[in-house]
Amino acid sequence: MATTPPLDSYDRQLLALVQDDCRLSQAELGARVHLSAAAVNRRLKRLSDDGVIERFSAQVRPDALGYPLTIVVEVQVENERIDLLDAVTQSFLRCPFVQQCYYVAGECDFVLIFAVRDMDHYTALTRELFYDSHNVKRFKTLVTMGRLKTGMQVPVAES
Amino acid sequence: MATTPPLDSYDRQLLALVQDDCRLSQAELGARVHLSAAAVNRRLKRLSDDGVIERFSAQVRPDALGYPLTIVVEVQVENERIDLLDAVTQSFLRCPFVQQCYYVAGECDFVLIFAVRDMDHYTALTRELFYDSHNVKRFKTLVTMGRLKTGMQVPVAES
DNA sequence: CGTGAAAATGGGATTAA
DNA sequence: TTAATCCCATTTTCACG
Repeated sequence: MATTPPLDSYDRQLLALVQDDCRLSQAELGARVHLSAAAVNRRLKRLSDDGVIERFSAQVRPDALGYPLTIVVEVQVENERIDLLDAVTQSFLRCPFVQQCYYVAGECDFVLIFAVRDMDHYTALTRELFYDSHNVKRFKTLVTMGRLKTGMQVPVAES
Repeated sequence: MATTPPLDSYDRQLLALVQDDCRLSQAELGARVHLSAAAVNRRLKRLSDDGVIERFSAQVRPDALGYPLTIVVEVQVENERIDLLDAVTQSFLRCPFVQQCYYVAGECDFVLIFAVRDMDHYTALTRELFYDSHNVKRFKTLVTMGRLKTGMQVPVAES
């Protein structure tokens, strides 16, 4: 899973298409990039085996499942000792309402993105994840009023 | 596409599975949730017709495509007049390196998440998107050192 | 990489409950 | 009405050229 894949133009075209709709048939993909279905199959298999494609997933609208509120949070920890850092990290990752978690350099240490039912729900989670942890110095809550762009569409320019 | 879908337990189970891997065959899904393949087919169709499932997509590792650096940015605008706000919004959404864009309440106005080649690349984008816009008062850059969780896995608890 | 055949899957119609 | 069974068109996938 290390170094091998120098993606060629076909790979990039396929990735662009498949990022947008991974249900296109391999024949259809082949037609669009001028390749046989078999070739498309082989490339797609290689791309997912190599981990270039992390996974094929259905993207669900969170509000359809009862989580209409997206909240961005900056978290600063008290103590950056590795084991303590690891403990908070794990508690964030375990929480199903933490949709994304980034470890960042600078004054704050984490950026989290929550999908929650409502403010009460979020408040309960802050208690659980921040106050009870005893290693969160401060956190800053940014309530979103619009998820303007959420796709993970990665640009596929030439190398 | 409005109100109809009271998701039952089967729907939620299917969504949980399909969020993680939308290439599971309908037979396989049926086996896991104790439903026939045909029933799975109908439910999945309804869920995507209703917009509960936004789309089926392949998630690509950005660094495989040459964008190893993830950067979170808080942006505060100068003037919140609706047309000016709309102009900056559009410029953010048009930028392919802006992977996510949230409109937030409070002191700052937007949170952006970039996928870029390196710091030079990011610097060039800040010039283009922030300095040249004349409506960005200030922005705060948070350089990430780890994308610890990026999935949009929506929890599927009972209603 | 492309071709073609074999295997698997998708998705509709029909029947049963 | 909803699910299970069957059936055929489509798709995937493999061996070979």
